[in-house]
Amino acid sequence: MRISNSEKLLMDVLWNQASQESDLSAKAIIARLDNELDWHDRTVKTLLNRLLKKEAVGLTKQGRGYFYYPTLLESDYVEAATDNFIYRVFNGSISSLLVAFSKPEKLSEQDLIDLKNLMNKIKK
Amino acid sequence: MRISNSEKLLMDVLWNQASQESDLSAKAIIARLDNELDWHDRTVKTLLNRLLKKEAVGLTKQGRGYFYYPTLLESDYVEAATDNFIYRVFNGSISSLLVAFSKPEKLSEQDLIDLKNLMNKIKK
DNA sequence: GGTTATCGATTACTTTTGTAATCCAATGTG
DNA sequence: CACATTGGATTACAAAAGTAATCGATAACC
Repeated sequence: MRISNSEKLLMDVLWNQASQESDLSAKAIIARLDNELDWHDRTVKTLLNRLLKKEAVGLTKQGRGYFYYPTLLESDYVEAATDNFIYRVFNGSISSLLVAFSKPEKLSEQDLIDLKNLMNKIKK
Repeated sequence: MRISNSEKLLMDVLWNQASQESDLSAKAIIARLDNELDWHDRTVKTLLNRLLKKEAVGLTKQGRGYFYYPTLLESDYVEAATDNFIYRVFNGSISSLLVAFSKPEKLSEQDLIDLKNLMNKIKK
């Protein structure tokens, strides 16, 4: 299932909410996106519909309201997108990516700490 | 300058050749791609033209033949594509990428070696 | 030297993506 | 109950991307 860039921004809102309890109405989603983007609300609805059709999100009717929730897992999206990217640009080698990307200026302090921890974990 | 996925496959051929001396004719490019893809030769020519227009490749006429060569640097492409990807999917944190991607099954022996070397170099 | 084969340039058509506008049914309001 | 509002569904349209076919000039062949 292919999620476009714009669709992904919308999924972000749903994934963030998913940690809370309640699902979001279209209006609520539009409100959240409005802080970051200036999409027309019609645009958001179109994207929601495309995501519905792809079954990346679900819709429930509760009384008078409609509420959206993600069905695609964020981790699945991230993994697929990353796999795809690494294969396209780095022929599947994640370390090539790192080597290419890790000019010291590009790595934050936090990145370094995380990397170190990761290495320790991997070394077992 | 935006390079599409298909265009990138074509650039790969040119970048590989760039380490050799001579530039490639359209015919030679088509021949190389044919091993991996089943694009029609017309398709390859269209892509070459789009890349010319974007000035990602150059064209020289030598005697009776035309020869293509890359002007966009592979390293520049890779860096831009990676930056873009990391921002889109990981909000700019390369370590998030690693954490998400580095299930041990996904890392090859070579990846581990490279990662280790990288860490040593970074630690200085 | 006229005809055909080459090869880059131009044009074409479909699908996907970005970005909306219009349609229609249900609901709330006076 | 008539009318406006709300909200999802359908339709629209342009730009980018994928995939080719046609055009026109030049070069090679007989």
